Amino acid sequence: MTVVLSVRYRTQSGTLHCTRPRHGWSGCAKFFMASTDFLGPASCHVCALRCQPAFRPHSARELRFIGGMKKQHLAFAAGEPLIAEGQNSRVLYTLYEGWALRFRMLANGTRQVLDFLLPGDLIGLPATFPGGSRASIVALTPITVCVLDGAVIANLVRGHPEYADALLRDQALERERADTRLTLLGRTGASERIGYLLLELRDRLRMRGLFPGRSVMLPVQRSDLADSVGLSRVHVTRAMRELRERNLADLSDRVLTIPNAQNLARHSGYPLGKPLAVQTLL
Amino acid sequence: MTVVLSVRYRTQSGTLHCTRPRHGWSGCAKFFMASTDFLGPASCHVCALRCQPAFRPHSARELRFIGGMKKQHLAFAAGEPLIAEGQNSRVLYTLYEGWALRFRMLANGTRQVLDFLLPGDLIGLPATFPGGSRASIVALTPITVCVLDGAVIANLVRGHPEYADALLRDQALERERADTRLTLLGRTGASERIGYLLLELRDRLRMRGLFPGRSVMLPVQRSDLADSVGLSRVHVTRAMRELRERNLADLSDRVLTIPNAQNLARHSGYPLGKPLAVQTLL
DNA sequence: CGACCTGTTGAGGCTCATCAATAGGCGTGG
DNA sequence: CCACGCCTATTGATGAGCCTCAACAGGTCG
Repeated sequence: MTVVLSVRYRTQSGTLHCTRPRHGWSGCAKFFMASTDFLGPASCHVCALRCQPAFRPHSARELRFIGGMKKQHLAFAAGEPLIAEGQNSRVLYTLYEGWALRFRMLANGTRQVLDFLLPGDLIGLPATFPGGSRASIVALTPITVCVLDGAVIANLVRGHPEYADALLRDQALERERADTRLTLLGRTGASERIGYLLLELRDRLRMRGLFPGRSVMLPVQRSDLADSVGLSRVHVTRAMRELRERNLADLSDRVLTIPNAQNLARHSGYPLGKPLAVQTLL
Repeated sequence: MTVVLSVRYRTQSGTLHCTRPRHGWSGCAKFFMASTDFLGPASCHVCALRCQPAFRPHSARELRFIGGMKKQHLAFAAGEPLIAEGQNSRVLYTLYEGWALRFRMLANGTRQVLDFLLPGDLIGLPATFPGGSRASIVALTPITVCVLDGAVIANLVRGHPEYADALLRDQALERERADTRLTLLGRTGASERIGYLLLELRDRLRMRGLFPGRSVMLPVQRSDLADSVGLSRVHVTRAMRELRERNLADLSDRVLTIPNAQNLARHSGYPLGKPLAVQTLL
């Protein structure tokens, strides 16, 4: 079987085309990176993320433990892979700044985006188990991550049961979101899927203090959206035109604007106003 | 907006039709129920499921703990709900005999089947967390379940760290399967989805000793399959006809036959032969 | 036997994919 | 500086895949 990875062709006017996507976020650090430098393990106490409503508060003792498991702070360029398919890893990451993508590649060369990872999300837990994960992680923007010793889970379970409990709850929450995505793909149309995704991103960003107004910069291309909601790039464009013409959402020049979240929520079946669950920040 | 729940109509020949599905498994207990009676909490030591390769072995101490958390053994009729959407529950179930369905209802009256639950699967963990789950559980056949005190999780995390570890691994495994389903719906066609689903069911049943030969009885209707893989009932029929005509899989009179698993696996991208992960049986 | 349900098949239509063309951004090298 | 390579976004045309409606055969149960 031949796997087509990239097709190049020239149009009548002489323009050269190529189907292979690229990650073009090398120049966007200023939008997705905080300007503060990382202060080392002890800085968990003053971590800018921890005061955000997305994360449950921690005691000083808990912070000491987490700080102790923190090995270093790393930066990745946009497009750089963090974890490859099936890879086994002895470390976990906490995404600190920037966006990442969790995805799977298929034998026919197509990609399914499984999730958009935002600051505070835990990366690489499945990769610490034998067999690893069939999913890969790639940086969508320039990112920085906190590197945690993979033993953190075992130590948590042993010495910090309240943490382990919270982690299980986080996993259950993730599964709820996965169920939602499946339901969207299985039982709703194109514009509903996209609308739901945008609202979910909006709420997740809001809880992290990253969506102050009614507009926000999204480091997301049409193909990322398409691979996430199970559509083609072209059809994503069309569905977004529908949303724009109905004044529900506009994503132009990478700036997302949602004029009226209520309307978009009604259109896409998003449960707006439901209290959002907090998650554990490791 | 009018939500249509059921449509009845009469054809030219006088036949009356109705779009509302039913659960018609009341007479099938003999196929999905073991004949042995439940022996009470102490019987975890002699549980017929535990010796199956799907589940990791337990020490006598672990079994004592689990047995102590076991409150009773319950039976549900086919079609009976175990957990309703959003419901909060103080108990967990371990499915012991029979099949169950995890699903979500949408506002437009359609259903998305999230998973088929088989003997040994844990039911209701998300329902123990505040807010519950948006998914519902219903018995697909007559079933029996072991009822566990909801405090089992907290106690596990506190007193049995190796169990808590295993539970986290189970959750990660579930997420892998969820990722797979999402990828199937987003990026593959009808017959691939169905083929994959059937092979996955086959392997899960095999590891539980419930698929001895190359044929097995599946308590699954077209509409269950359809709601699971994101297709209409009618199109499931057509896709299964294709599979039958290509001699890949046959599901007639509720008996599934896979003449050659290799061929079906090649057709649907199923990773046959990959060692299957064991899970924890509570 | 009739009420009710499931499964199958055909006809027609809608949604979405694919192919193709074009405009335009961004970086690079002449 | 402009030309060019390379990429993304948008739009039109066409077709494939899947849905919906309809009809009917056959099963099960009272």
